[in-house]
Amino acid sequence: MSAKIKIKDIAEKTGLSTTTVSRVLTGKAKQYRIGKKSQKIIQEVAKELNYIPNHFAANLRSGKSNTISLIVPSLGNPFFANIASLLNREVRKLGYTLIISDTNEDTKAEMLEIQQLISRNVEGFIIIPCGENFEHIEKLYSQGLPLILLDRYFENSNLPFVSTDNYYGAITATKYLIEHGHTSIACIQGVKSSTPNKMRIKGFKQAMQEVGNTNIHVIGDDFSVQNGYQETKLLLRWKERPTAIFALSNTITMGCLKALKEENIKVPDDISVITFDDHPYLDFLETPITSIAQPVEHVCKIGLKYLLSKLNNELELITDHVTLRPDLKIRNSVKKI
Amino acid sequence: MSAKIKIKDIAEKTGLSTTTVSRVLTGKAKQYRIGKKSQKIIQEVAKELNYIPNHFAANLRSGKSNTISLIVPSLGNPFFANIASLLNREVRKLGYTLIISDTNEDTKAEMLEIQQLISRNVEGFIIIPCGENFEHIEKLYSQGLPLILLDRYFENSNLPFVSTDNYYGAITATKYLIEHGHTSIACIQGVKSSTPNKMRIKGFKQAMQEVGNTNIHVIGDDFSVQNGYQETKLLLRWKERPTAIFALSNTITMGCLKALKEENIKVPDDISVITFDDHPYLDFLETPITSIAQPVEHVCKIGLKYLLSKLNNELELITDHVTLRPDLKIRNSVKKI
DNA sequence: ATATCTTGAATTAACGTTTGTACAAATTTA
DNA sequence: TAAATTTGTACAAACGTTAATTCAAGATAT
Repeated sequence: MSAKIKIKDIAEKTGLSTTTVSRVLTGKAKQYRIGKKSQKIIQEVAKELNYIPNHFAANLRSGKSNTISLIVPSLGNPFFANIASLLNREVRKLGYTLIISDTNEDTKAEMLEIQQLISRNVEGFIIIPCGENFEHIEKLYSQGLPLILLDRYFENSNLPFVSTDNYYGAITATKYLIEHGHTSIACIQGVKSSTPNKMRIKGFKQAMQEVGNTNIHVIGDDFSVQNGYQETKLLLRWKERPTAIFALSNTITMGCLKALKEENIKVPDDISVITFDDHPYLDFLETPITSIAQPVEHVCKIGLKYLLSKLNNELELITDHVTLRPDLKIRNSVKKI
Repeated sequence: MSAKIKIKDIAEKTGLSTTTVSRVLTGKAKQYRIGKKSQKIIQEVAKELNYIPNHFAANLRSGKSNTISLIVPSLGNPFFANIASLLNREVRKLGYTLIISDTNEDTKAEMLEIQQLISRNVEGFIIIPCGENFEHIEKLYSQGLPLILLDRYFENSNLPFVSTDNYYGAITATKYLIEHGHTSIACIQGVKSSTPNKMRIKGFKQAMQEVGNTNIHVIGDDFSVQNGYQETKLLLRWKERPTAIFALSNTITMGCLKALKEENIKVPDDISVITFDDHPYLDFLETPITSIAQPVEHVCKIGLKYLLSKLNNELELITDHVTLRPDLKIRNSVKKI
């Protein structure tokens, strides 16, 4: 491995100083009135020697890391993987590097991750938090680090977020079921303490109450395939079987469908299903599942925009709590009864 | 934002030198015979002041970044997202940080990414390459940087890789179709130049030849949903419609199923389908699709193990070309005729 | 011809950490 | 008791870059 080329090498070869080389290479030539000829020769020699800047040295000196962090609960979940992919594309466009961290839905890991990232001088944090603890995030925020929560957020915290209007989404889904004649609906929820879950439950109950339906069943406690599976298995054994299931995430739905399949219950003939989160594969399922499609792309882009304006001190917002309305994507999993 | 705590602050507070503090904090206390008392007080003060090491300074001095890079073609593809999630978990366990990059199947982006990562002093590269060019990767390798290709690799290159035995997988799939009486099989391929694709095609042809079937149809040219969709739309209009489709990736299958649905062709009654790549949702499709399940987890773990042994100069292998056999996961998409 | 301004660049000192080396003090050995 | 060894720690330099400051030479104005 040949020794790495540094700015000094270029300086020596061109007969110019390291300062001049640095300024040209970081695009500050005009600002510091470097001559055209010097600029050209520096660029040429840099290319010729295949110069690659040492990020660490540059950052140490300048304090700028040009790095934004994305922390997600699980890349294995297509919903988050999609967000990661999207954000990565956008962030690169802006000349930043995105460091993606996967916490595996573990708050401990999230905290460690954040430490790691601070020591990497990350300039901004995009966080999809896991769990219910947010002290460590608030601490981060209070230290003045630009930060935005996506998708998940905390009600009793002032941390800025961009998220789906989960309340509206749940009302929409529930009303859709009600309009189709369903009165006995089982709602399989995710993590009880998470705000999106709470808002969804709130919307579900609100919609039920509006029509005077007090037959409210909220079950489950995790945004996982297993939870969806287990709860579905159980609810099929209720004395009075619900006519519809409202699953609060794509993962829950997957477990739910697995259970229904095992029990040979047909959707929508034997039971209707509606779900939060959209995904292309929902179109190709045995029965395509009607869903509340979150405006993921907008959530990402708005979140990023917010973060960048904070980064550049550009923006003073009245509020930094943004919710976007999801769409009802009608497929074929709800029967009229 | 309170000023960041540095080693110097701890040194001053404890009355010890920065050297001593550094040595304790990097776990080299024994090696340099730092006294128990000093160790203890340094640890305490570090915690008290909430010291977070400056990664950039440390790396600049030591040359160690403790970072491994993963470059994937697209996190939007669940196959790769899954790999990212898996590797992330494993890498953390080993005390390294994983930087995940998404190239969007663009070689240009891949090259830029690599530059970026070099300037971040990444210690090892795990690459799932996109496209057919590999000069930039070979250059990297020849510079002595530990590197391993996963899943995709290049036949006419000596770059180390861990991948599925695609040839075997394709033979298995094809034989399975043949055993079920199929003689007219359309194989929808991905990127022609990619080695996995080539090996799969080779296996497909080999299996057909073994039974003297010369009715070989290989169509398509991309590992994309669109390609699967378009080619399926077309093949349904052939004079003599094939009785089975062998799709060479999960994305191709998704497009294929979309086309079949639109045309109201039933699987497996009207046409049989088998696919490369497994995914949980395959179980829940209208017809669960029989697949060649790649041993993704093993590929990842072996790849990582290889990389680390290279990193630590531990291992001299005779060959660094590893292929693992995939499994046939029988579901319900192939009809006996 | 002198003063003033503009242009183009170099000097020098940081950034926060790690590392090679040096060196007292305490302890053991002869 | 003097020499040798061990123990515990400090000093100073270095990593590659950038930023503040300074300065020489040429151009322009008076």
